Amino acid sequence: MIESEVFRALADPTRRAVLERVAAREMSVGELKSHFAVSQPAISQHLAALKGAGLVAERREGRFAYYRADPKGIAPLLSWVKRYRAFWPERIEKLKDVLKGMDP
Amino acid sequence: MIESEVFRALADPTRRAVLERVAAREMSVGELKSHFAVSQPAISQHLAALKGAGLVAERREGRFAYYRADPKGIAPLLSWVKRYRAFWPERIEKLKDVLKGMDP
DNA sequence: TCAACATATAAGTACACACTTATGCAAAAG
DNA sequence: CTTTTGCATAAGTGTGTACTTATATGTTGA
Repeated sequence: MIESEVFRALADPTRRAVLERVAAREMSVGELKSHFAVSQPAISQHLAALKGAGLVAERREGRFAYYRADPKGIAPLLSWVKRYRAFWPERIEKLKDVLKGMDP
Repeated sequence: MIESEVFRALADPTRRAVLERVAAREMSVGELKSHFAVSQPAISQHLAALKGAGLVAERREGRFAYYRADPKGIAPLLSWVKRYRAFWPERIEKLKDVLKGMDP
């Protein structure tokens, strides 16, 4: 299930931090690595997990690999929330308020 | 980190299904169990994980334990998405569209 | 051509997780 | 009181995960 992959990818704090970095701007693995206290293979493995979940995209240029966040990647997460709301008749209003707070 | 706990809780498909059940209406552990092909302890363990993440609340009545979804539980998830957007200057519009689609 | 570089993959390890069966414990039923 | 019921906890097991070091693959520059 793709939903599970997205949630699992986001469950790790390092991986979320990696995603936030490449969401700000495209970045090579090496530059990405410089921001974290883990080995280069660890970064590559996190990127592979994020890519598998559809959260990042890769651009290859010579020996460099540039990664960037893919906006469509969190769609499964948001549509799950949406479906979740469908099962939640009594409390829709409260949740609507939470969502409203997200649209400044 | 509470965000990690929420994402980890939602990463398991059985646990998401349990959450959806108790989101529809309050339910005892026994009734909940009848909808799944796992043992009663497994259900209790899933509920404990969901409760630890703040996604469900418990009401005790005699020897029965009734669980219901807690609407505030997904707030950490949504506020993470919100913060994620802040790191995402170029693609905000696309993401805004996704979020708009959630408010019918 | 070949040494340095950027990244990916392989293999190993320690720990977390999703389940199971067995047992504990309190409340209801008899 | 004793038994049954509803649920939680304990303990064990196989699988997954997040990391490491070591190595492989492809690319650039001397």
